[in-house]
Amino acid sequence: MSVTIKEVAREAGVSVATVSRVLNGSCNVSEDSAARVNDAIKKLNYSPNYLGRNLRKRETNVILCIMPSSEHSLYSKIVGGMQRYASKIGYDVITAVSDGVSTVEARQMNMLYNRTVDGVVLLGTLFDAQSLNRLAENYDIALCCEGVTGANVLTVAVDDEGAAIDAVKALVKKGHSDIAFIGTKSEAISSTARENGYKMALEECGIPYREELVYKDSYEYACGFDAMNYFNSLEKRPTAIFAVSDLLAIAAIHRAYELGIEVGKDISIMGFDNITMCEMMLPTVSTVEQPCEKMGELVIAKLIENIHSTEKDNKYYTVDHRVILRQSTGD
Amino acid sequence: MSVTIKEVAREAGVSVATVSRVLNGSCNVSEDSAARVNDAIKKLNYSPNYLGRNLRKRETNVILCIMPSSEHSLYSKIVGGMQRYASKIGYDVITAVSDGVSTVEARQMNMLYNRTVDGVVLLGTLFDAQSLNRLAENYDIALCCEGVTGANVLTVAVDDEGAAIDAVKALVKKGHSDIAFIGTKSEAISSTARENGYKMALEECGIPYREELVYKDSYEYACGFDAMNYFNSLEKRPTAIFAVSDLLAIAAIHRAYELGIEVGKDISIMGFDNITMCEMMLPTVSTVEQPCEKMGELVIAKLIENIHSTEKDNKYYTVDHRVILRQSTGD
DNA sequence: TTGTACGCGTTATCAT
DNA sequence: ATGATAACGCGTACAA
Repeated sequence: MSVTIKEVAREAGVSVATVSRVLNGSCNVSEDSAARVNDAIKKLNYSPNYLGRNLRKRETNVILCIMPSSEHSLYSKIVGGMQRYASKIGYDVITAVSDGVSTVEARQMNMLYNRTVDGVVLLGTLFDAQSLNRLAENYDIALCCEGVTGANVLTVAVDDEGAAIDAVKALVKKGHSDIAFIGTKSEAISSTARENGYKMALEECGIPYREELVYKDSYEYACGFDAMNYFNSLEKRPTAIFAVSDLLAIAAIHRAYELGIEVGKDISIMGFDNITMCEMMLPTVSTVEQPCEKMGELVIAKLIENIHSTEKDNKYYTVDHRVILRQSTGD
Repeated sequence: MSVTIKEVAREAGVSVATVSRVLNGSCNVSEDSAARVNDAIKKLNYSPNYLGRNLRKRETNVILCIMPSSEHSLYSKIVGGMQRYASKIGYDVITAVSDGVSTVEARQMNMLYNRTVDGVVLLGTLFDAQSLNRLAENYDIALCCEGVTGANVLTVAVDDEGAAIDAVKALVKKGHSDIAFIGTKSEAISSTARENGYKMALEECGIPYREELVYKDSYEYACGFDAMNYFNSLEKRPTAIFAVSDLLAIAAIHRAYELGIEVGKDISIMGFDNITMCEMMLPTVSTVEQPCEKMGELVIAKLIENIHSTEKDNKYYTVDHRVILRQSTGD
C-alpha cells in the first residue's frame, strides 16, 4: 500500500508532527531533523495523501469548470487561461463536460456539494437565475462567457450588446446597408444582447430594420446552412451578414460557396468569438474577438477571492472585445 | 459550515452508522429509520463529504486525463468518449492540460501520487519509456492515442502503420503515383509509424520512393504552409499529399489556394484524425478517422479493470481506423 | 524544537 | 436492525 507520514516519521526517527512541519515549510524545525525527514521522504518515495490533508484543511485548492461542449475552441481557450493563471497561485482547474444537458450539469455540481472542489465556474450554464442565486448563497460559483439575466452571481463576459454594435457598424462602414442577422431562439444573453446590438447599430446608422433579414434558430452548425439558404431565397438579398457565432458564420460561408456566392466579394460575413478556425478557413473569417485568456484569469482570480472572503462579490465584470476584419468581409 | 453526517444522525434520532447505511444502500436498515434519515437529509440539505468518504474507502472514483493541448478536436472527442463511458460506471473523468511541457505534465501527475485520483490517462505523453515503466509499477496509468515504443504500459491507439498504408493506397487507387508526405521530426509513433506506412504502401504498389517528396518538421499548423511552399518549388511536383495530421493537411490546403492550386483537382490532399473541421473546410478534407468515442471507452474500461486488479494488463490495444474520402481528394 | 493527542467526515467492524 | 467506536492520513493546538 501507499506510504504514509507515519512511516516517514519512523524512518526519520521523529514524530509525525515534525514531518508535517517539514512538509508545510514551518520554520520551527531543526536543520538536522529537516534533513533526516527529507532523506526519509526521498528514500520511501513518500507523497502526502491529499484526501487526508484536504479533509483536515477543509479545502482542496481545486476549481471545477463545467462546460457545455468539449469541442468548442472558445471554451478551450478560456479554460487554458483559467488553468495557467490558477497554477500560478497554487490552484488546479479541472473540467467536466455537460454536453448541454441540464441533468448532467446538475450531477456534475455534486463535486461542489461533496467538497471535492472549492468552487465552480460555469461556461454557459443551463441553470436559471433563481437556481443560481440559491446556489450562490451556499457555495462559491461564477459564470464566465455567458451571463444569466436576473442572476446575482459573479460573472465575467464581454459586453455582448456593445460588441454586436461594433461589429455591425464595421459592416456599415464598409458600405453595407442590407445587413442580415443570424441568431438563435435561445434566451441566452449571448444571443439576445447581440441581437439588440444589431438593432441598435442599424438604428444609430439610420438603416431601417427589416424583419426578413433576421434568421434565428439554434447554435448548431447546420443552422448556418439553413440561414444562408433562406437569405439566398429572398428577393432583395443581404450584402452582409452578422452571425452570433463563428460556427454559424462558417456554416453560412460554406453554404454560400456551394450556392456559387463568393464570400468577401459578393457578400460579407462576420462571426463572433474568434475561434482558432477563423484563421484556417478559406476565406479567413472576420469576427469579434473575446479575450479568452483574460476572461479565464479574471474569473479565477475573483472566484478565489470569494472563496477566501465572507462577503461575496457578485458583480458582472465586462472585458474588452475587438473587431477583427479578415477575408470574409473583403479585407 | 457544511452539514455533516453527525447532524443528520441527531436530526433523525439515529446513529451515524445508520445514516451511513442508508447513504450506501445497505439492506440492513428498517423502513422507518430509512425514512427518518431521508427526511433529515432533505431537511438539512445534506450532501456527504467525499474527502472523508474517499479517505476511508481509499479510492476516489476519479480518473485524470492529461492532454498536451486544450484545443485539439481529436483530444476533445476522446475525452468526451471517456467521460460518457466513465459516468455510466460511476466514475468521473477530469482533465488537465500540459501544453506539451514535460515539467507541467510531471507536476500534474501529482494528483496521482497524492491520491486525488485513482488513475491517469496520458494523451500523447512526453514521458519516456523508462519513466513510464517505473510509474506503471506503482500506479495505474494508460496511454491513449499515442503509444511509446518500449513502454510496457496499457495503451489504446489505432494501427498507425496500417492506417497510413490504407490512406496512401487510397491515393494510389485514384491514379496518383507522385505522392508526397508531410510528417514530423518527432519520434512519436503517430509520426514514425505513419511514415513507415507511407513507404510500405509505395513499395507494395511498386512506386519508387523519392526522398524529395518527404517534408518533415513539426505538428505546428504553420509547417503545413512550409510544406506546400516546398512542394510547389519542386520541378516535378506531387499530385497528391498525405499528411500525418488534419491540421497539417488543412494548412497545406490553405497555402495551395494562395498559390493558385485548386485542391481536389490540381492536387489531392489527405489528412489524419478526422477532426471536426474536416467537414467544415472548403473543400472538405479527406482523412483517416480515429474512432475517438471507442478509444475513450476502451481505455477507461481497461484502466479501471487494472485499478481493481492485482495483475496489471499492459497490452497495446489497436482500434479500427477508417479512410474517409471527401472533396480534397476530388471526391 | 519536539512530541502527544485530537479532530476533520466518513465507512466498517464488532458487539448487542 | 442498530449503536459505539476504531480506523483512514493529515495538520495543529497544546504541553513539554
